[in-house]
Amino acid sequence: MSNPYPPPPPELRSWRHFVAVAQELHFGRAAARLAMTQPPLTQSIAQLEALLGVRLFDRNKRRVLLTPEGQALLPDALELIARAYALPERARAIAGGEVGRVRLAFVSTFGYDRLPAWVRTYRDQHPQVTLELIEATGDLQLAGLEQGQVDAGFVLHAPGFVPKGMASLPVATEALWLAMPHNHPLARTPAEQALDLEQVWREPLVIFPRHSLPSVYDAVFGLYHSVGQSPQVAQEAVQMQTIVNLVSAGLGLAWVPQSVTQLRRPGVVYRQPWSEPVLWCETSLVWPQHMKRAAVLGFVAFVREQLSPHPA
Amino acid sequence: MSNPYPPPPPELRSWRHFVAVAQELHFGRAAARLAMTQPPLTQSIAQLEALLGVRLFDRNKRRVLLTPEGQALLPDALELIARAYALPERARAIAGGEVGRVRLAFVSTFGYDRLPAWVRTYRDQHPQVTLELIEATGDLQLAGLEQGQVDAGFVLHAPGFVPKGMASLPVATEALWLAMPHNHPLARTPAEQALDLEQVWREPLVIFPRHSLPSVYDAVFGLYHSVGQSPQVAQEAVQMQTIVNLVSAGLGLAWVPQSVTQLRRPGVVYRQPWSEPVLWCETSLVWPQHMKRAAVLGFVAFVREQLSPHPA
DNA sequence: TAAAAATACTCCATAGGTATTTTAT
DNA sequence: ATAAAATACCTATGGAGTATTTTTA
Repeated sequence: MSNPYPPPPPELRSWRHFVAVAQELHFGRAAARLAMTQPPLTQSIAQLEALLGVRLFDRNKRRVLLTPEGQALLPDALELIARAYALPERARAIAGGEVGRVRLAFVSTFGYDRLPAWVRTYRDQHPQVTLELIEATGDLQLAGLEQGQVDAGFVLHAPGFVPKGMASLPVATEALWLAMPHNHPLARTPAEQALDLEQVWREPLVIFPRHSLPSVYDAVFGLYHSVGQSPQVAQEAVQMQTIVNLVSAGLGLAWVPQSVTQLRRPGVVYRQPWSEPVLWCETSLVWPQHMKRAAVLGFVAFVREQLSPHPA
Repeated sequence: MSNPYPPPPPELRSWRHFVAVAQELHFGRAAARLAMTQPPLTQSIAQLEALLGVRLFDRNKRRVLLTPEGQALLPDALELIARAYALPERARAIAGGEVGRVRLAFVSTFGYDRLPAWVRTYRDQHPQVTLELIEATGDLQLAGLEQGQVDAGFVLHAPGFVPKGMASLPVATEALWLAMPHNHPLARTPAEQALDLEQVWREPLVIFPRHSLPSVYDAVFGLYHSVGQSPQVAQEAVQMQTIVNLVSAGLGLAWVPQSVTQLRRPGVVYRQPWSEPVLWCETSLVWPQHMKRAAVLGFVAFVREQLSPHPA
């Protein structure tokens, strides 16, 4: 329950009239500029002065001058009017997605891929949109998306997977490769030759915890189960960098997205275990299904455009 | 000649309606707060949305929610309304002299007298008035007053003198004393004894140029002429400090306002040449006769009040 | 079925127009 | 004599009211 407002202030119209007369110092010309006639303008000014209790013009039937009070008020009135004119434009800019804020999360692996270039291009094209970048793992992103602290995120998951309540746009699909210590027997297999899978199944794994990437985790485990095996987890770690480092320390093998193979570490070699990949993962842009904010939807559209540009 | 304005923006009324609904999220309650009924409020919002081309509320017949656009606009609308409400108050404050600027000039001799205390009190009583202090000689002050760069000034002149086109408020009347080198024969006259006037008339004078203080200059010369003498000007100087320094250097005698005798200089003694003073000068506050600005008139009133305080 | 927004219409306050008067130069 | 503001009076737009319907939780 809130108190009724105090009596409303003069409408913008009155101030527009004031400004016009103040600038023209002539009721007739000011009226013309306001697309009206002189008498109602005279009345409007008189009414404004009465409402304020302040005389704004020193006028006789021949000349019009601003009083000191009028002079002092003119800048404020101009400011008010400028803001009033700016508001509708701002409204349209917000609605059009040209103004706003996008809080964009991304998994670390994507942060070194196309993201930097996209961010740059997007910022150039949408200078009035604040693009906040947040590096986070997929599960944290989803929590943030659900609770509204994040607007959209680049996440990793099994191909085709779409988190509940989210819309998604696949950005890249890559095979999973095997990362292994360079001194591991499997690493001695010639590059063109398929790996000894029987040996792979039995090696301990370094893998992300299930909660951080469930669909990929399940795909890996599903593959093992499909050949009657059960993977032995040597160590869990969230970040791909950490996983690779643990592999380099000899804790076991790891399944990693192909893009991670660009992450050179001494003591680690990456191998594609099959001629035709069997395990895949997908990076996609994810955002809340019911997202309404134009700036966010605009960002999604921007990414879509980057993926399949329409000729101009 | 100026172009006609672009189509006017929504009136404040519309934004006040928007804010009320945005805050209540209920057309009925918002209408009550606006002291109106629900149907015209619904229409008003619809009309604003149409004008903006932006939907502000996500509403069905049961619940009202702000759209993201509405949410983004709310702070701007509040700002606009706050300014609109502030303007009339500001107008009245300006008209009442509580807000504004006073550019106050003063002659150096007065800057060490009552001015500092007055300035302090005035600033305390009128925190929203900017008081700009400008030290200047009387002739420069008058030029500034005439051309509008100065609002009021403390000047020195012969008693009763009022510069043309100015209003004035006498602040202090003082006798002129004689400043003389300490080793001058006249300085040897005992303190209670009148000076040998015949000797005074013949001594060279250090005096301000006529243009800087014409009425006092004329009074001094008038006195000399009235006894059939014509003063011999040894040197002219504008600042009282300089005049006293030149006296100390032995260039001659000087007529100075009594308050200047507080300005101790080695080698200078001040003497009142008569038991009853004959030459007088007056410090007064001077401002343009047709001054309209309330802040300036308020300052004049303040000074008047300081001179003859009315009991509370 | 009940609360609340939308719709339909009615009314009148007032923004704005026309005609005229006043006044300062 | 004239330009320009003020005054008097008129008109009509649209802001606000009342009554009613529609919708959905």
